[in-house]
Amino acid sequence: MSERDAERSVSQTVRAQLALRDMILSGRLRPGERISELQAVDITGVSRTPVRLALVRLEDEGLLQAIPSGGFMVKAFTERDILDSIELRGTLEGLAARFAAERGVSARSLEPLKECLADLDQLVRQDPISVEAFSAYVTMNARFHALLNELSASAPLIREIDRVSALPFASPSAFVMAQSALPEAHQILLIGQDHHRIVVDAIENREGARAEAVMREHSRLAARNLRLAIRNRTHLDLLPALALLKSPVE
Amino acid sequence: MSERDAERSVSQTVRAQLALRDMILSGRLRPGERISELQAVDITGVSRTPVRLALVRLEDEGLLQAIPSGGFMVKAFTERDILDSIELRGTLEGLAARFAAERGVSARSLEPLKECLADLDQLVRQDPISVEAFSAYVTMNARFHALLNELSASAPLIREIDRVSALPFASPSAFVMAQSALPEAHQILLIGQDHHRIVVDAIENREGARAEAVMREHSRLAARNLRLAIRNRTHLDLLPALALLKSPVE
DNA sequence: ATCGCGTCCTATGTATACAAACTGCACTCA
DNA sequence: TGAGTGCAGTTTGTATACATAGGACGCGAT
Repeated sequence: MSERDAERSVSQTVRAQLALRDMILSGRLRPGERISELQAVDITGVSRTPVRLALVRLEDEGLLQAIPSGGFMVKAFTERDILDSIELRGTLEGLAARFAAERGVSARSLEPLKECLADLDQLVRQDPISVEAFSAYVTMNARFHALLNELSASAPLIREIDRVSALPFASPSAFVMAQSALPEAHQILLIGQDHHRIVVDAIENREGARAEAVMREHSRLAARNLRLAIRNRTHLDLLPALALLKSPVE
Repeated sequence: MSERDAERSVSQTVRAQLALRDMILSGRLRPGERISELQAVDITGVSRTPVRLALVRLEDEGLLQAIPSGGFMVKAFTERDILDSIELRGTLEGLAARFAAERGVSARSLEPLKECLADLDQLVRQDPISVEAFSAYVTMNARFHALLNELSASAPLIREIDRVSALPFASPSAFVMAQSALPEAHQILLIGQDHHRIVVDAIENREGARAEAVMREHSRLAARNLRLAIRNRTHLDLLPALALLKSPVE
């Protein structure tokens, strides 16, 4: 089995980290729940040394919180925390867009971004839009954002964006899939695509402030999506982020 | 010796982390230099397990970089990286100020900030300003920024700000002390103090956009300070940040 | 009955032993 | 002579044993 081989090729530390993250995001470990090293050893089947490293890494990912007296607990987020994280990401991506615009990017380096934009256009144009297109959109959208951030050519900034986006609810498309069946969903995708077009145009024309503003606005779509997702409770299983909420939505 | 007692009360992990950080910031470990676990063991005198944890934490702090083949190297920063980090911090603190303004802070919670502002005023008013006052300013300034950030009441944002500020060159007063002897220094402090006053006023009057704008502008002082510091090479020993520069200033 | 103290137990901190992988070097074969 | 292979040394990855600290429970005394 190639899957199992692949699993074996990674270090125990990484394997433990993946297993624990999965447990947290799937809700099997509840927010606020304490998790001891020994528990983690039982869960993952690896020994304390790599488990401990995995726990530390998950702590700085933001999924765990160190308990002063020792050990870790699954971090619990309020709805406000999630909204703030979205705003935070928007602000950072806005800065990235401004850097890209102000520093000037060559026509050549803008090419992949434009191609990605065209691909997204293609997907969004469908009416009604298929679930497969939604799925493809999520992937392509992530690519668009990654390309955009790289255009900032700022290692410290990209590092922070990656960090913030690691939290499941702050990543750009976190809520898109969960509501692919909702009537409002396609509309939101269309608006998002408008933003994408505008930011590329602003960068091309070196309008830093405009590029920044539109990326900030863009992130508010995610907030809108979150509210939609909470209101329509049918697809919560697609929203690992909500497993982290302090008072779980039911 | 109380110092030694204090040292003993902290964990080996923390002690190793402190020792290694000091080595890096003081330039005894050069940017780009590889550092193996065993070297770190020799340096710190603690065993591999806590040393390894300390290395991981320093990587997360941004001072070290993991080498794909294993081990770590001291991260090297370009001048651009430093300027970007400053801008990044300014953007985050700007967001914090906006949150504080928009969400409304009670008169009571604004009190400590205002006291701090008054203390800073007192220090800055001196002319000529003493070196001791410079030193006190650095401490008080850090307190002012911390209070300000807390007023955002946003845990995710505060977390990110702390992270970014951990890099020695991104923290607010990183360059102030280094140039306390320069004629321009007092002037810069005065401008910074103007910013402080404006941001408090903006928050009090719930002007989010204004609060944000002035904090962004405020961070540009740090960039100005950095350029000054590089130009006047006399005080580089006070600038641990510059130890991390890819091509060291001489 | 409640408060306080002591003991035991469990969890974490630390050290070290062992295994496996990678690097560099030397030797051999084409 | 050059390239490839194998061996040795070093380094990281992993497991586990030991030390210690903190918490829980129970017992006794007031």
